[in-house]
Amino acid sequence: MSKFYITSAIPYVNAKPHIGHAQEFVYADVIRRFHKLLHQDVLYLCGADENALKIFQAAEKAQKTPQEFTNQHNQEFLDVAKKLDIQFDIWQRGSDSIKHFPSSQKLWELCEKNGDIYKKSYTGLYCVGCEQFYEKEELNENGECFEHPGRKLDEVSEENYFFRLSKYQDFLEELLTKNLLKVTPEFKKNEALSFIKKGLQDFSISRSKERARGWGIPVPNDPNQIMYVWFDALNIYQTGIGFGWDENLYKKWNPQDVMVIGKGIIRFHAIYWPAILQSAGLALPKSLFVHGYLTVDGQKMSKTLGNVIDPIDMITKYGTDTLRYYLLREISSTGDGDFSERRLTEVYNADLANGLGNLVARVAKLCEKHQVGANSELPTKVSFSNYYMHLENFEFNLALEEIWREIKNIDIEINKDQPWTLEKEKAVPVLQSYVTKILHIAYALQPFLPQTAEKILHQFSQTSIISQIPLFPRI
RNA sequence: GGCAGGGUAGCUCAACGGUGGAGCAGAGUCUUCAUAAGGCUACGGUUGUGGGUUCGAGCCCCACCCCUGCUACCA
Repeated sequence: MSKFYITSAIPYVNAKPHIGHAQEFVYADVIRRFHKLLHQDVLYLCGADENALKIFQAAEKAQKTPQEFTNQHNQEFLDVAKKLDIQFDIWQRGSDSIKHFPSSQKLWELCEKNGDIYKKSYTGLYCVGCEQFYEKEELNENGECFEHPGRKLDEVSEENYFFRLSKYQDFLEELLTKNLLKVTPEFKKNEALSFIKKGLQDFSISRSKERARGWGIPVPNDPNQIMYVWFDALNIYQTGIGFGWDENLYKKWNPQDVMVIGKGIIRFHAIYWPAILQSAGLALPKSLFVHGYLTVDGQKMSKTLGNVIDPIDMITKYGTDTLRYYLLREISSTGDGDFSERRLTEVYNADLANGLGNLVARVAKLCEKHQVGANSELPTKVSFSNYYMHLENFEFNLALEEIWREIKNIDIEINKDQPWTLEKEKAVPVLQSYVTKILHIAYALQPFLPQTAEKILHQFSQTSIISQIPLFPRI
């Protein structure tokens, strides 16, 4: 049995998850379930990025200890996932000092041993009020930060560790050009490539302990420095599968077969991460699936606009599979999409209530009348021709489109056959052919709408099929 | 500014250089097994603008106008 290791981007856990997180989790979950359907040994890892200074500050603001603060938000992410029917096989937290700290330190040491980590002085404009560095572009016309206008920024020099990314210029270019790391969609690969071609510079990977307030993973053999995001957050992908604490487990799952990420963090996943792994002499991820962002009713989601969608609200109102269906069917997986509740109800009524739900109800009722039951084994393969291809290409909407074409075809067939006018002997074989087709639909739906698929598979595999309460009542 | 993606029906999107299609919404009609559901039919477009290449352009070339993203050591 081949293994399949999938990850989705490690979120910051400084706020409740929104609909965009839900979208990413759903994508990863569909991939996970699809590969289970292919009888692969699948592992899906996600986790929490908890060591950033922002987390520390947000906790302070909320008058909580960082641990209390992150515990709460971790739980919120896990709750949303559960309600979306998403199963993380592993949820790896960055604050896990038992596993994650040594794991990240090991990664660091491997790169250091390879000569790719060095100390350099970093000079920047530092705002004492914000306790952080700013780039010139981030400042107002007077060269002051927006939080503290009127206060001059200090030019501060600090010794930090750097990672020798420049050394991997050619390596990375080849990695992407030859699709050794396959990026979907293609134009995102080109974006990363054009970035590489402009020339890669080394990047900073540590902060002074003082500036990081001692919050984070200590740099090996230098207690005055704390790791800065990259060797910490990205390495969660490795910690969770045993890196640094269970080599056999690590060998089993590494490398990542698919990384699911949003378009904002390509550079880190297509460039930084492969370079770090290559430096450490570790196996590289095989593919990167980049999805777009969601707007809400055509507008950017933002706290100030107050249009942030809480997935829990949507699930409470419309159900898990409805939200999953909307995200998977209505939004092209690689482009930006729009979340609109009005549109969601339209799609719900058209596709789920009138389409799938009604078909299941009408066939079930006809079967009940003639005491028809399942006459064949449950499907073990999907019978739609392009289904596998679409899923391999992360074209979830196209795979679903194919299934819904079949739903429409069966409706047409029923209207033509008029089974309600037939004598029992003639009706039974006709109805049984519908049952078989519906079972195939349900089987193919498993990665997308697990609850619904399960209900249908159960209902239509009985020796005597009877009508049930509607799967999706009209709204 | 540079690079990339996009601008096609009311909405979401398709269309190897060869008569611009589908789904949803709205309209009419047939049917009753089903969740006032289903089928069928018609309606619906000067393909962002202006040029050019071509027998033929949504597609290729030029110019321009919009929208989105990237342009690093801030996630």
